[in-house]
Amino acid sequence: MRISTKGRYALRLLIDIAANSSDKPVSIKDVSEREHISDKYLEQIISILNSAGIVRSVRGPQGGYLLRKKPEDITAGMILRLTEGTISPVPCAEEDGPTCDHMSVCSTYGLWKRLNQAISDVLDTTTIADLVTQKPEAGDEYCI
Amino acid sequence: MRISTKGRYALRLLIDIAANSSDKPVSIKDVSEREHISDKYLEQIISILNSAGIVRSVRGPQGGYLLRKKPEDITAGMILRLTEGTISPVPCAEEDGPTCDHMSVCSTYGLWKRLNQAISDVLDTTTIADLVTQKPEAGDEYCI
DNA sequence: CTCTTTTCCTACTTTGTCAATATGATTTTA
DNA sequence: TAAAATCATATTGACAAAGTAGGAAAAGAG
Repeated sequence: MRISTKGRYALRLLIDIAANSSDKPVSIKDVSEREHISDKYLEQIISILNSAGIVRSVRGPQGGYLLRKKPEDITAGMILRLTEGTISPVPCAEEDGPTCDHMSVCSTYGLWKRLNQAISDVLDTTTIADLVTQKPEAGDEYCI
Repeated sequence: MRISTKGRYALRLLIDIAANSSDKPVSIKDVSEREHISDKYLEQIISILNSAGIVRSVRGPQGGYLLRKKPEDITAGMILRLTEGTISPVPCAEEDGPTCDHMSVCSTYGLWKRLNQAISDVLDTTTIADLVTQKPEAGDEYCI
């Protein structure tokens, strides 16, 4: 039940941009160096966010990316759904998810729905603005 | 962020045993036919549950498996941790999880901890007994 | 005592996804 | 016009998921 590096990097990427954009665009190269993430991989990730309208790009020297929305309007759920494809733990718990071939009684459907809801509740109420300002407590300083 | 078939099958397996064990053991063959799951795959799954002390086995004709615990004492979280390895969305959110190589500031650690907690809350408060008695509403009859 | 039914054990296969890496084209500013 | 950046696509290597396969061992039925 892991969130992939792609999704985690996407969050760190946006947090980094939010934290480091004065008004000039933030380049992938800079993010890559600050966050220790492959720049080529970040390029792939940000292209998803670009075409989804989360960021906008500026080409050429001194170019980079700027947030197209306010940090408080970008939720972790939005970003993870874009990069992970879905955050639902099972297909049938998704909105418009598939139905089963044996449509009889399903004992686990309710569990998956509740699990999906609990996950969405956390991710949809956390924004990039929340994450930018959060610093871990001393002794809790981990990072992935 | 999917729960694999292994984990989902493990739950259905236990629910099926709980629902169909009068006092005689329930055979994998019967579960396989009722649940439409490969019997060979179910064998692998139940061997995990057997060595973990969730079920006990009876060999030979009329053999099969019996729950070793009461259905209300077996949580979904227990079963999924056994079969999935972990239910944490990221390594650093686990109990005794790894620390990061750059132990500086991590903006996302708090999010992962809260997500992990929300997931655990749902899975650790749902038991096999709960699932056995649950029937979906009409119109909600899906199954994976 | 032997046949059948079951669990038990281990290895293999196939398919797909993850996590990048690689290569180069395009745009824009200095 | 050279450099710095984004943009686009293809390829790779490692790993796990989801079974399949084949048989060994135990135990009850006849």
